[in-house]
Amino acid sequence: MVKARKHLQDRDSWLAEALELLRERGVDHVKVEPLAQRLGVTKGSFYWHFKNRHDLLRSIPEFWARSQTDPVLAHVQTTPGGPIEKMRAILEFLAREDPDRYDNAMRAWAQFDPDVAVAVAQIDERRMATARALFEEAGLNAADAAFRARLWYFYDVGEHVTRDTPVSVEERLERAEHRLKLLTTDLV
Amino acid sequence: MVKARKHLQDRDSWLAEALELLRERGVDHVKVEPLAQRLGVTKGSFYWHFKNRHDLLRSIPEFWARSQTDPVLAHVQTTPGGPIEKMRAILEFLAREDPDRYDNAMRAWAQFDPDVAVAVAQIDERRMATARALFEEAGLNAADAAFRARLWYFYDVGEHVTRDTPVSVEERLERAEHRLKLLTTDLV
DNA sequence: ATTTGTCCATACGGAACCGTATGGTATTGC
DNA sequence: GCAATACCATACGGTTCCGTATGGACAAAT
Repeated sequence: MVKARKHLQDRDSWLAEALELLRERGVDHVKVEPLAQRLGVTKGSFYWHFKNRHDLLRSIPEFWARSQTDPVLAHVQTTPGGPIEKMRAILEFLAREDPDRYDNAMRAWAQFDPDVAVAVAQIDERRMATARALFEEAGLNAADAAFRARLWYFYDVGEHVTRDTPVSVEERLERAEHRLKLLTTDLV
Repeated sequence: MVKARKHLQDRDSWLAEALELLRERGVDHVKVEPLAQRLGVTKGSFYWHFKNRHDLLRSIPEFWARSQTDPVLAHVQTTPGGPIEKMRAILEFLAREDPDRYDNAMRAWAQFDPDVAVAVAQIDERRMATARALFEEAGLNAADAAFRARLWYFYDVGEHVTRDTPVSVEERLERAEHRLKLLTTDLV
């Protein structure tokens, strides 16, 4: 038995709460004492698990990628069918799940922290590479596939960052289908 | 004569410097005392021109729209030629001037401030409306034009926010032309 | 030459954090 | 049971910033 004690926070508990606070209010509000209060403990706990505040912040990007993006890309791998069907599957997945919950906050942070910018850029690259591969699989050459993938992915980013995403799942799916059509009508 | 005195900051001086600091480090670093130091004065000056820090922050979005977006949209109005030519003119203008210098910072801020989110959304709407009108002018119906405009505008946003914009003007122009082709080949 | 208004410097109290030091309590290994 | 360890509370000094109070310098008006 391990959880008989009262609080028992581990590193990931702090990181999860930090990510949540990051999403709600931005990096500069991810502070030790308020964070401890939200977790119902004092800073004494924090400085046991982390060297200092900087140590916490530097650990967030890895935690974000591990807990948010990895599962999505894994899901794409297991989807059956051709490239178009896979794209549709991705769009439908995104339309329903909204796993980009913390993306905006991470991008906002990345604007002012080069290390975070690198981490986010790597995630962008991984996601865009997936789209690129699908367009190539659909018959486009490397350059065309790359550009089409950019158009594909940036739409997602733009829609999220402008907060112009419809709330209803139906309309999200409709838009997804529309986008798919526009970007693939001339393919296969 | 008016400028014989030493410092003489007005409201816009503070706002311009605040916008600059916002771009460099984010809202939470737009603080009264550091700002005063950058301007070479003390807070005594600040609290003469502004009620408090909140007063400053609430004034930034209007200043941003007034000094950054208004000139661009005005430029578009005066461009001659058909819709396609106008689109090309816009893209070339954006590729050379980069007037979206503060956009990322404003979007980052908008994530955590509803008032700012509204202000940015209004700017987005104004810009997207311009694109929409051009697509309609090129023969699309309202719904199709709206969607094509979204695709058009979100690409810009996505490219900026992912910081995936090429540094050389040549490549920016090349990508602009590519995008224009892909979004207008079936028109007029 | 005063007066008036504009603009800024200085000094202060208070709040919110950071990081450290130190001690307490519960759990685990022996 | 007892010591070692893991985890947390409390208390403290130091820093940075906010907002206010007050007075001084300079320009324009009279």
